Amino acid sequence: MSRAKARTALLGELEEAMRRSSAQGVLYGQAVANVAGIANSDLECMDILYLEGRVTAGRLAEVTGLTTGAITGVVDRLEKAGLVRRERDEADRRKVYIAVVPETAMKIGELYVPMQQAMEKVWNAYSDEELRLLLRFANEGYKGVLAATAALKGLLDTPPEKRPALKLKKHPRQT
Amino acid sequence: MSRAKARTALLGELEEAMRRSSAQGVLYGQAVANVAGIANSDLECMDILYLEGRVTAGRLAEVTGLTTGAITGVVDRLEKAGLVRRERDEADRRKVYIAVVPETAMKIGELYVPMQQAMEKVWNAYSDEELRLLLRFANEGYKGVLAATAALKGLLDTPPEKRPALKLKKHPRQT
DNA sequence: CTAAATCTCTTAGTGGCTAAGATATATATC
DNA sequence: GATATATATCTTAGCCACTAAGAGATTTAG
Repeated sequence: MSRAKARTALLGELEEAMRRSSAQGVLYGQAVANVAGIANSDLECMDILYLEGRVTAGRLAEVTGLTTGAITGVVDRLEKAGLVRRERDEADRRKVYIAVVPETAMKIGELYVPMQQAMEKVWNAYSDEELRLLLRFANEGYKGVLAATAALKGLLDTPPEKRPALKLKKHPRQT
Repeated sequence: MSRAKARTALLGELEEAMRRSSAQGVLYGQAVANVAGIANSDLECMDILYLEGRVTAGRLAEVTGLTTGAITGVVDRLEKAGLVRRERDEADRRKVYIAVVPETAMKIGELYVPMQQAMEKVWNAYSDEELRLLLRFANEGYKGVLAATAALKGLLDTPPEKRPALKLKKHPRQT
């Protein structure tokens, strides 16, 4: 096999491996939401709140891609479950900040322990230098996905004949 | 900073970076489903069919975590859209195999072009050896998430006081 | 041959989502 | 300052995918 072909094969494997693990990650999230007894979007919002801290309802809508109406429902359920609190902004009284209630939100956090432990186990096998490579890749990958999302929306306005062609991979058929 | 602390910080960064990119990946998927005009689960099933080839309705339910009733609806919609075909197994006539229709499914595949291009661009900056490291990590990560999903379900039966404690990370607060 | 198991589909009911608009507050223009 | 427009959240009506339960069809076990 030529060097170029070897690399193509490597890239193919990599793509499939990342798709698989990413898909399984989604399933883990679904399991967490299921165990926690809240809807999937609710959990996603908790995640955003965990990452960004205190955010407005509007920003939750923006980040999740849901309508503001849907967010009202999400926050209603989370508030009733005692996981978050609504806090009106005194400076701009139209705004509502959503803040997690750490004591109760902690229980959600516990559900990520199995995941953290599994990842820790994986990471332990790597040197600092290798981890830095993974970090670099994760950051660049994030930017790439972000750009792809924007490009996808642009694709809607591009006439089909001008779109870059897709090379379909053959499927492994199971008998 | 001690070497141990530096590694802890590195792991924290890595976790956050992977969460971010994974979350953005989910959003990309939503955008694809949106542009394609099909439901999110429908797209997820197309993805599974792409990876596994021809699978039974039951396995789709198993892999997606949906009920078989829901899968009936998914396949109904996909079939009406001409993306898949139902094929009864002649050996075991209870089974229904779902097979993609390549000619039409190709149109869905096109929506992944922006993502593939973005990833290609990222990957181009890495040597074969580095890509092998990423591949190894992706595969180990997949196994880890798989194990974590199983462990999470086991957590349901574990009394709370026996569960491993969670170290909550402080949130960055935005004013 | 009968009973239990397996696989998919059907039905009724539930719940989160969107779209459109209402409400409240803030900002710009005259 | 009064009016108009913009912004941020909430409300409502209707839709559609999902679950739960069970029916129908086929296979396997005893």
